[in-house]
Amino acid sequence: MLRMPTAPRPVAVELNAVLVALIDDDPQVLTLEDGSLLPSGPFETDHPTLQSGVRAWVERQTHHPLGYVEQLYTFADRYRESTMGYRIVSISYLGLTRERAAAGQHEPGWQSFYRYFPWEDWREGQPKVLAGAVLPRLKGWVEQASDAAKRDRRQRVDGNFDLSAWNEELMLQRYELLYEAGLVPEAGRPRKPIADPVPGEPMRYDHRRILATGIARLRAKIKYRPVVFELMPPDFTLGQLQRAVEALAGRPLHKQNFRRQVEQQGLVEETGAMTAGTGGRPAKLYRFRREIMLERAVAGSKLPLARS
Amino acid sequence: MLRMPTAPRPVAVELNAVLVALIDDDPQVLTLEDGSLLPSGPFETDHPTLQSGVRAWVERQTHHPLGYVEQLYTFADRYRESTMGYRIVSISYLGLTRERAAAGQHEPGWQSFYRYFPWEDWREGQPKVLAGAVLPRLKGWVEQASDAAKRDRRQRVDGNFDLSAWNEELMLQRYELLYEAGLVPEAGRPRKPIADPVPGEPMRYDHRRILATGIARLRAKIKYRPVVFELMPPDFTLGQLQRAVEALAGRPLHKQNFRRQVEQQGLVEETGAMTAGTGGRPAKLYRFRREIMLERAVAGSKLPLARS
DNA sequence: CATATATATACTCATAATGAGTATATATAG
DNA sequence: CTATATATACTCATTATGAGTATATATATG
Repeated sequence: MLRMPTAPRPVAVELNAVLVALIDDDPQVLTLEDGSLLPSGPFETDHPTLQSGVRAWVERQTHHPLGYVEQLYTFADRYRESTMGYRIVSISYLGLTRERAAAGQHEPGWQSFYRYFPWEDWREGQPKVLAGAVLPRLKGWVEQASDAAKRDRRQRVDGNFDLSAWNEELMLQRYELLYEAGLVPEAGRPRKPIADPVPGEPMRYDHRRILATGIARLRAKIKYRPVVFELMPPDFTLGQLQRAVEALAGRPLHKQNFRRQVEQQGLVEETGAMTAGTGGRPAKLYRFRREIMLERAVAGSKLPLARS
Repeated sequence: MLRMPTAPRPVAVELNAVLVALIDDDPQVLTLEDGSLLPSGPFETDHPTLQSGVRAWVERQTHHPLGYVEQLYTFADRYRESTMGYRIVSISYLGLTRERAAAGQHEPGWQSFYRYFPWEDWREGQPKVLAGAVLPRLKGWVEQASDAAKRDRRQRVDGNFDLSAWNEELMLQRYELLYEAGLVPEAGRPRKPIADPVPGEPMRYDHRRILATGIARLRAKIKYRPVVFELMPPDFTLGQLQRAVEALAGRPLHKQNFRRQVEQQGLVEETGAMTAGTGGRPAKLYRFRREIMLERAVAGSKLPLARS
């Protein structure tokens, strides 16, 4: 079959952003429409580069400078068709911005990660939704397969939802497994609607999947690049820094070992000042040594694990 | 200024592939036009997903199955304008395929990585181009800056081109530094032509940059995911496996420690057979335990470093 | 003020992971 | 038979990591 060269079919380029900030030790993401959408917009073709387009667009929406931007993924699947018949290519970005709200205030539009993925927050121990809802439903999905497939399914569930050795980096794979098992709804995908989903807020289109991609990337990245600092105020204590990492990773860390690693990697330096009035021994204030990113290929905060 | 909703400006979606194979322990990439272009083609909008589009298109070009595909990056910069006035969005992919050529034969179109990045091949020790051409030129670039910028430049050069602790994963950053220093040509970018570039074949457009992105990604990935095996024949010796990893990483590894890690990670199992007629003690043959990718979140081959 | 409680900081210790090396086995080439 | 090449098995020192004890210094409360 001969394919004639034709003018390209119309395509609209759309941007999606997973914009993260820490608000009172809670990891939050900017949303629209009562939490059901990620910020999205057209790529305005008068921008010289994609990055600059994303930056300008996000800063216009949030009125806050964007510390760090990273491309996540590009989707161009068939179910992404606009009503006008255009093919939609959507390019998603991860952006980090500094803490912004005064303590206790709720900023409209900012939602906690864990509203969408409640089984991913192990900071206070194993989340109840796991044993209560997620695992039983997965077990059901395993059992309903034929013998050949059953072993495969069981291995995947056991490997990704291992309660005795929880791996926070597998977040995206866990979400995709839940999707495959028909336990999370995802509009727009070629799938039948789901009667009784597992707990956790859904989003429209595939925005929850994009969100999972962003958080998973961030969870991986904090271990080998010093990106947490983009979410911190200029001066911070090691305790604050630890709570920030814990919020992103969704699990508690061993305090003494965390300090040891941060210090011996030379990521921070003392400002000389101390905190006051926090109820407890005052802590030294530190700042990120930004020069280090030039000096050498720098590691992030390796996570010293904690048992309970 | 009010922005009226308008029909999207025409955009063409183009695919680029960094297609890698190992040929006689040499890491090679598929090219066109005598090595000056990566394979590129339009995204045919009748494909349901981008992945399937890439797979079909690459397999049609190479007549070989594609073991592994991963999205690299999406560019949509202004200098990417077709002559027809279309904006071009180009989505690049990394693909791994199995060894294909009989020993000694040169497959047309396949070119060694290190033709494009000669300073990146440390398998036989420090490449001569480094001390001979690259470093002196970089030193010149440092010196020609004013005092304030000089310190910054020096730190970046020292951090990325540290001869006493070479880090193969910094490949992309090194290329970008060379670009910034005006030492590698890159057509299509808003830059003046370069009189006397550093050794290493150039490519047209930004294809050499895309290639660097692909190899850098691969170099990072082999350390935490078992992707090398996508480049190996079904049965192989540990020596072959080691040479494969060395080819990608561009540096020699410590043999005994390499075996230790591969074995104790349970990545491979003996087939029972041995090699023969290789001039030396016969080696056991192994195969990749593909099941392991289901069983648990699996690591790649960490690289046990070697001194010389 | 005494004491409980909260947070911060300094060390210790056992184990595992890693880089480096020695020793030995078994083939081919002359 | 000997040189050479490759494969395989162990050993050893050092570092990195997980886990814990001990101590310091603030606020809150009776």
